[in-house]
Amino acid sequence: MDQLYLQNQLCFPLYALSRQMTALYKPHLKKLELTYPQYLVMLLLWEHKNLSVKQIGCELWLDSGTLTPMLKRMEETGLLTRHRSTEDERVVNIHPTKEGRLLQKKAIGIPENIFSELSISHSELKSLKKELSAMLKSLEKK
Amino acid sequence: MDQLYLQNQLCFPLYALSRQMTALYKPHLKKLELTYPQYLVMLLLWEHKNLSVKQIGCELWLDSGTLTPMLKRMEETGLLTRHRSTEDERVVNIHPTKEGRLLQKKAIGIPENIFSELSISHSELKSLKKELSAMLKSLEKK
DNA sequence: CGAAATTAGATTGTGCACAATTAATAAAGA
DNA sequence: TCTTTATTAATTGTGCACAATCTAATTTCG
Repeated sequence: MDQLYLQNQLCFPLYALSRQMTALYKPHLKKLELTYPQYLVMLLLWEHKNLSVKQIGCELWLDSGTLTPMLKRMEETGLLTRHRSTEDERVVNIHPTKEGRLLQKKAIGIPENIFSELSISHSELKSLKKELSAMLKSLEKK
Repeated sequence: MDQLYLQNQLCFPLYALSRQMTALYKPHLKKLELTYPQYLVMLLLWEHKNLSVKQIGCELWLDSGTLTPMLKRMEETGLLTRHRSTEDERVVNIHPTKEGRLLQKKAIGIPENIFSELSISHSELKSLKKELSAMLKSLEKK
C-alpha cells in the first residue's frame, strides 16, 4: 500500500516540477508574448525555418489537435505562416515570418536567466537532462 | 545561440516526459475512470480522508481554478463529498465516499505496473525522484 | 470595537493536451 | 488500372492549468 502514497510516487514530482518550470518561464516569455509551448515551436522554427505540422509534432510529441489551433493563433499574431504543400496536399508547411525570426534576439538571454533562478549546478543540470531525455526516448515506440 | 536549440533545453525533456508518463498511466486509470490529476487527489484522500481544497492545492501545487471544477466532477461521479466547514465558512472540506475509498483496491497494482513498463532500475528511479523532488522544493517560495 | 488586510474558494476567460472522428490525398498492391 | 491501405491535418469534445477578478469570512491591529 506504501506505493499509493503521494510521496512515494515517481510521477508526481515530474508532473509538478514540469508545471513549476513552465511557470518560471512565464514572466520571461510574457515579454515576447509567447506561451511555453509556443516558445518551443519558435525554437524549432529559429533552427529550421521550414517544418511541416507533422515534423513539429514529432519533435515536441504533440498531435494536430494541439498544434493546429496553436499554430493558427501564432499565424494571427504574425509569427509564422501556414501553407499547404503543393507537392503533397496533405502537408501544411510552417515558416517563421520576419517578425518571428527577429523575436529570437529577444529570447537569447532566457535560458541563462532561467538557469540563474535554479539552485542547481551546470553539471547537475546536464546529467538530469540526460536522464530525462533517455527515459523519454525509451518510451518512443509505444 | 546554442542555448536556443531545442535539444539543449533543460526544460523540454521535463515537459515532454511528464506528458508521456501521464499517457502511460492513462490505460490503467481508464479502468478506474480517473484522469491523472484525479488519481493524485484520490491518493491524498486514501491517505487522509479529510482535506480542505486549500490543503489539496498545497500538496498538488494546484489552485482553486483547477481544483474547484475537478472536485465538482468527482463529486458528481460519486467519489467524494464537498462540505463547507461550519467553523470557518471560507473552507470547503473534501471527504472520500465509500465508493471512493473502495476504489483504492483497484489501484493497488498501478505503481508496480507502471514501473514494469519503464526500462529503469529501482535505484535509478529512486534517485531521479529524489532529484526532481529536491528541485521542486527549491522552487517552493517563489 | 471597527476598519483594513488577509484568506479560502468560486468564477470567467484563454490556452493547451489529447482521444476520437472525419476528409482529403497519396502510395501500394492485386 | 482500381481498390485498399496508410498518411496528414482538421475538427469536436472533454478536462485540465492558471491568470485575474470577485465574494464572503476571518484576522489583525490601531
